[in-house]
Amino acid sequence: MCGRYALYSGKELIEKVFKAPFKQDFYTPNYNIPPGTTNPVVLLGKAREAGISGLRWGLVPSFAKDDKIGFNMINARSETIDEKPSFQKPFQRKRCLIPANGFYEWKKIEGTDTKIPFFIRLMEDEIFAFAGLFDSWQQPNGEMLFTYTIITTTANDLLQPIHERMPVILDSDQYDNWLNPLNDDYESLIGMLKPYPTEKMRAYRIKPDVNKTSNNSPDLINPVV
DNA sequence: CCAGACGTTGTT
DNA sequence: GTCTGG
DNA sequence: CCAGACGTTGTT
DNA sequence: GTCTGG
Repeated sequence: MCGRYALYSGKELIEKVFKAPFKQDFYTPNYNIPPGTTNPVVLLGKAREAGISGLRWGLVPSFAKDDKIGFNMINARSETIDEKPSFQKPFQRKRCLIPANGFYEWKKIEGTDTKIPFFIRLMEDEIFAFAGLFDSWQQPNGEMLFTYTIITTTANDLLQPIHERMPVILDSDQYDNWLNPLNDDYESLIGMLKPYPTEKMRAYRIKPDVNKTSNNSPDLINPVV
């Protein structure tokens, strides 16, 4: 799955890679992004121009009674994404990209409570995008709350020893088709939700400092020697 | 028809 | 909103 | 994901 | 144990 990630590229690089401007000036590099926080997400605006906005991680469906449901909606299974009531509509019209430099997974040691954290990134530390969905929900005060979820798939050979599931990573030539809300070729959209190639990724063990979300520094992604 | 759920992961 | 279960 | 809290009334 | 907050 994916329950923690990092985004630390410079603002200018993010805007360049995703061909989209930040809509608000809220960005700071973050090595420890947990669910429930507001982070940069790329989506198409009404004028069909892509922009980067701050959305809260943990999808709250438009029909939800309260926003607590978001704590359980940090990931969406690609296998059932066009069936689940909470994800079906967003999959059809509210797809988004979540910029990232890497993500964290915890490997459970069998028969113990021990969990060892790993950092997973692309081979040359390139910035990339998770495939995601977003939705909006009307808060009691009348304001709209925008939230997102990260789509997961089966682990590739690199991740398998660490964890059963991994987030879907898209290549840049897929961005436009994924974001376009008018794209209703759902078969080909679902076809994009595959494990990223093992040979393009790296995974290594890190210190448990990442466990605490108040820890946030480049040291978090240093390999354990 | 109305009521109630709507989710994932991991663990058992 | 939409689907499933009763 | 992990860490940390988990409660009410009334009074200051 | 379970939920909330980060």
